[in-house]
Amino acid sequence: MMATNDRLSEVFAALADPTRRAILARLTEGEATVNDLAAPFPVSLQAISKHLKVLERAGLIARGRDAQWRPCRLDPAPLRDVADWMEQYRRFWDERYASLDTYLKDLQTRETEQ
Amino acid sequence: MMATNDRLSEVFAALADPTRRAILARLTEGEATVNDLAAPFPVSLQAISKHLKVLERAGLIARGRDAQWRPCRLDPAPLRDVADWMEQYRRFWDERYASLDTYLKDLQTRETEQ
DNA sequence: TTGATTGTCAACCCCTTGGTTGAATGTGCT
DNA sequence: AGCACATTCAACCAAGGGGTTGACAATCAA
Repeated sequence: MMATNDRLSEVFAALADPTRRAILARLTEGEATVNDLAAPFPVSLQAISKHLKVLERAGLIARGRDAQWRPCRLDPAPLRDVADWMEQYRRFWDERYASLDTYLKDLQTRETEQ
Repeated sequence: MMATNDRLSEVFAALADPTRRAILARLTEGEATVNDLAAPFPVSLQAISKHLKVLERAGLIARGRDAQWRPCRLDPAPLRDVADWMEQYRRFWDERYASLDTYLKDLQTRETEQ
């Protein structure tokens, strides 16, 4: 995963696991405890605990305290970073942007040729 | 990384490395050979070759043949999948969508209460 | 044909990751 | 105090990732 100062890599790595993405999806519905989050999965509670630690280190979730519960909630900040990173590729996968991009490139080429 | 049929995990994993992201960035400027791509990095050519294989398996690049060269080009299709996945979280990180979302939720609540 | 260039394959190393089980910690209930 | 519940810590294991070096294949050029 390389240097720990590479936040974006940490975020992508955290997202590169279906269990963790499912946990995030669940958290879009609101806060949840570790047990809540673990329920749907056929793995041990400890495994889920580890997944949560990965998500927390990536900044994708924040955790509170309520007696013996550690409620988790979504923290979307890193997703904005991902979205920002994606922007530089948007013209390649977004049809509308692609045609706008082509249009502008053509325009520039024609102006340069004059 | 879990099952090989999990395309999205493969894509996120491929993106979770700064060297590979730098390679993708370079490819936005056009096709390039393995040597071209390797030049900026302080690692062996074989290491880059492995990175390219990861990107290829994730569908992020496609490779041609031209004599002894294997030109690489960007394939943005998986990035669209990532963007689609991100959409379900957009309301959490996009300010404008967040307020629109709140507005719609309030509206719905009020209608339910009547 | 011989040599130089481009790139991949194979074997190996070390470290990380996702999973396990078992023990420990912290907190509320009675 | 003692029990039950929620969660984490610790130790371990198998598998995979990113790196290396050395050998190999394929193609052009002399």
